[in-house]
Amino acid sequence: MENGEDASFEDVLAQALLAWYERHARTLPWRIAPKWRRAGVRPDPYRVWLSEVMLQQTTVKAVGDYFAAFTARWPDMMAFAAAPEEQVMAAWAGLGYYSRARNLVACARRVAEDYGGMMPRKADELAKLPGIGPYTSASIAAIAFDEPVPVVDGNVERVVSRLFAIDRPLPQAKSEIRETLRPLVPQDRPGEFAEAMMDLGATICSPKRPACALCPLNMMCRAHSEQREEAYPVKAPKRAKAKKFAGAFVALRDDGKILLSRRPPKGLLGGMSEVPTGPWQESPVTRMPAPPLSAPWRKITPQVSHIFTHIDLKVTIWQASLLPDTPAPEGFWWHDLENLKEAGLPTVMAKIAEAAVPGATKARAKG
DNA sequence: TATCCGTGGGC
DNA sequence: TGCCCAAGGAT
Repeated sequence: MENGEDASFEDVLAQALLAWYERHARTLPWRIAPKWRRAGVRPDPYRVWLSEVMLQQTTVKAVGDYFAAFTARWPDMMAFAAAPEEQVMAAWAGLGYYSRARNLVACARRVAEDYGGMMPRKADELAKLPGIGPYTSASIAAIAFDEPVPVVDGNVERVVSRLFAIDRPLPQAKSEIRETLRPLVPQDRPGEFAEAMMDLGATICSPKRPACALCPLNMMCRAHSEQREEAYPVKAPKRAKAKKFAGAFVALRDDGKILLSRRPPKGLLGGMSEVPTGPWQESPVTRMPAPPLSAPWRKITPQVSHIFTHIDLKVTIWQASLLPDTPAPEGFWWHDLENLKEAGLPTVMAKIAEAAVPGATKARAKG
């Protein structure tokens, strides 16, 4: 541009987007505002990493309180690396995709040991760390360290597939989208460009009824010119959910405690605490499964229904009262009902406890 | 490459 | 009500 040549399509697009971003950037707790970024201020890589992992398949609104709680409790990478895994899992309870929490701990400890607590600066190095894949490695490298790499999340997939009317369905189109985006990334402001693309997708280029009239790229958008915005991105059809059934055991000791256990480290709700359950099966539960301890079990109503990403689960609940001196079987423990929130139960388990003991999962005043 | 892995909100 | 969707990663 400076030498008088016509600006390239890539430059025009990036400049239009960045100009829009300077006016319309979302204000987020882990982000540095455009005016400060341009003054050379960079976000804290620890906060960028934590936020990016929390935001995987999770809305900004859902992340809000968790990010505040995590950063208050563990203000930097070294503090987080020293946190017991169980405490992190419990603090994560309710956010979902619990392997993220386990990988977060593993990643922090790796950074502490192998990098002296300093996050590596390059995307290809970041991608070797637990819980950091193609998206997160690129986003940390671009946003925290201004490496000019294409950052492709769900927002960017939508924006790019519309801009260029990419007909190949996702997820096969991922690499095509990344390579289409690569030459658009401005070498001097890759971090803001990544944030701007995501903000555009989140606020203007929405899945339904995009606000094309407000879009800084509308004159360059092929989907818009064809009035086929909502046809993109094309997605492969998804499979039906499996139906599953399980029995659960709410053992209540007369001194106000409930019996809990811990799920296996991997798989569904891996590593999380739980209300003891029988096997998860494909046919409705007709008979009581083997209980964790001998007691006068009584089936209670109603059932609990819970929908996971790929499983539609129905839980039948048995309940029993036990004497205060009843010991917990091996691998189980008694947890104070008054402090059930601190047990870190995933949502389906909180629902089960709530069905048996209404109010149990709310913070309750003593007495 | 396809499948597994949560949750809550929008329409 | 049912389906879609949200800053994906691991295997």
